[in-house]
Amino acid sequence: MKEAGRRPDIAAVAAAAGVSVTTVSHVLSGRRPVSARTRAKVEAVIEELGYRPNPSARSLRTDRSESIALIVPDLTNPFYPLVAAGLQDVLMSSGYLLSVTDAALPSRALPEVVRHVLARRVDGIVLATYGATDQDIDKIAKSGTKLVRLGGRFRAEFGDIVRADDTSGVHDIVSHLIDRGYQRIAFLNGEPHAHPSQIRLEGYERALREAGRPILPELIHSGTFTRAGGVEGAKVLLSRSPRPDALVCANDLIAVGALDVTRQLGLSVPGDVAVTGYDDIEAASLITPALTTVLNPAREIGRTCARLLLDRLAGEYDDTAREIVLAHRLIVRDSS
Amino acid sequence: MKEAGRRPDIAAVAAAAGVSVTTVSHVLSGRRPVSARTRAKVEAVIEELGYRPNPSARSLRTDRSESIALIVPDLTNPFYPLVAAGLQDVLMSSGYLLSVTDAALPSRALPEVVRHVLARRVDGIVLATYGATDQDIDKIAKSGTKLVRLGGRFRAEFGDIVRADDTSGVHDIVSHLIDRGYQRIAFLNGEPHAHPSQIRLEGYERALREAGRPILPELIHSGTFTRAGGVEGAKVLLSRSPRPDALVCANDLIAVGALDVTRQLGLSVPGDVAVTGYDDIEAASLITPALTTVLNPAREIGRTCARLLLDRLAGEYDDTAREIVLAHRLIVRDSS
DNA sequence: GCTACGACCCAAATCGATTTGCATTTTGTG
DNA sequence: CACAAAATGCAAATCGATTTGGGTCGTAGC
Repeated sequence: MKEAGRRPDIAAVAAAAGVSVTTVSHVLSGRRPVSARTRAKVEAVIEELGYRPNPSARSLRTDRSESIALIVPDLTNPFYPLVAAGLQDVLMSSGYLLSVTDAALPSRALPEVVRHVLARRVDGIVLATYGATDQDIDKIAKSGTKLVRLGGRFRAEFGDIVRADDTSGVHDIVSHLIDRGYQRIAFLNGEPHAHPSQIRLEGYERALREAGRPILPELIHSGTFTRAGGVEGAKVLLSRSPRPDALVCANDLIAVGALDVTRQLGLSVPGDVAVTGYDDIEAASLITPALTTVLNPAREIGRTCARLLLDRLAGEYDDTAREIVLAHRLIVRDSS
Repeated sequence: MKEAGRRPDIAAVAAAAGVSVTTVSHVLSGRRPVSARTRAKVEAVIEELGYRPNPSARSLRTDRSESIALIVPDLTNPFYPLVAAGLQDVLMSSGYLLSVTDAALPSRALPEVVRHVLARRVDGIVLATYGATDQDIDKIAKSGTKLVRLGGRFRAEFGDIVRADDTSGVHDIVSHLIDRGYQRIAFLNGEPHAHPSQIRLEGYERALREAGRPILPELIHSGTFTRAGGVEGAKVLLSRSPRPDALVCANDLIAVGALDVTRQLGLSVPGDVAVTGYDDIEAASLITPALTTVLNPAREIGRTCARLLLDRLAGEYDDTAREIVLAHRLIVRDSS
């Protein structure tokens, strides 16, 4: 007799059901036919004993962990929890476990985070961080771990990409500002080498060019994708003379920081200066003035990533990489 | 010769270093002394081959997964990502992997989520959801998984608890409103049976009693801890006559929803009616009017949970359960 | 009634690490 | 210099599931 406290193993189930472990495994996996009566008996015992296969033993044998990892640059940016929620929407029902890692931890550089995650042998990775280098991505690709990225340069060997068309998004914002008659439109960017920064900046420049406006380097500032970055950058840009009359921010957090500064300087928004964001986090509609921004469908992006990953993990898709572009939408509120 | 594509196993390392697998394992775990020269040699080989122990094999043998799970009620409530970030702050450096599960998924009831997480044999669980029943908790406790809860009824056999003193927090808010001369103070609660709802309501009632005020059932409404819940509840409460002149909301999201309603009704805040929140999520300071609320130290709560869990996992603490109460702080802004 | 053929089940090898019990050096001491 | 004690290495058992190659049993066909 087994002692009570222990978790039953597959042998215990087999014994209780009067069959072999092989048979139990087969009713679990369905890889070989099992008679209806036997199956029913085994399932009853499983239920009764509360048996759950040991995931370590299973993945040791099958080389699959049934878990995927999400790596984000900043959990305090509400955009990323939404992506996580979207992933969950899809992953949960397939039994996958989602782990979330914040690469913004003071002490944790991305290469280390990637090593950490790879060491855990997850089946797939959703890389939502913009600071990834080709080496980081290459390391993931080489490990055989399925990879989906949020944005970034598209390269076949680097896996699928899901993104919104940020260039057009910023372009739409800037065009909107031009339509409204703003003259000196400045751009307040995130980390200068990050891919989203580059493509958003591109949208800014394209819109200006199309309108026949000059692109003035003194009206472009790079910092970080945070509220603090917005504060710092807005101070710089708003001290230019003549002062810009519009601040296009590369995301909503930056815009929130910029509004901190306009408030502090006593500038009226959008009277003295327009401020726009990007992402449409919930705070964008709550802040005063409500932010003009572009809706970045975070949750849907998460769901899409999950689907791509599941496709590949199921072996149903093994061709070249795909890039999926989701719709964005300009949302005009009170700040422009 | 091993083929190139394969990941090296411990035997490959041993062979390359000219020692036995036992020795390699010992330099990895340090459970038995290994000569400095041998250790250096082995470590060099590990580095060269990029060897990482297979976590499945390891946890199969050791019965430890080096991972912990966080279960939250709602990832879109910014409070919970902050808790997750706090957990990461501490867990990461100990090599633990954090998985996050949102129990608010439409199709996922808590018991199922708990089963799912337990089936993965995580070492510890941080249960941050308020809908947990005693059965849920009991199931976790029985499984031997270490448990830390965010709030809830304190019971020795149910593991440690980390919380802020919500009763006092709401009490502080209500007292503040009384001081400011508000007369008809209503309470807009979250899920009625949730523990945080009960203890926050308690703070409301205590403050009224202490001030010699009556507790009027028609001024108390329960809904959900969401913006939508706030909208719905505020509509009800603000239609009472005479109309309450203050709405104490059980969290910030509810308060945000309440402000949606006051705006819609054309009521001035705090002129016609005061609105207060709880948690101090970032949006609380951004919204207009800025919310009077109570700071709930989410990130620190997360860190504390992680520390308690690590204590127990390291076997350094095996006594009765602890309840840790973190400081809250009343933050008076413009909405009261 | 006997052979074939399925249908079903079993024993044993395997995944990759950890961990004993022993055997074999080294080191230290009188 | 010898001998005890400490340091270090090895072989083999073990964790719990998956997965083959082989049986064994029952049934269908003649």
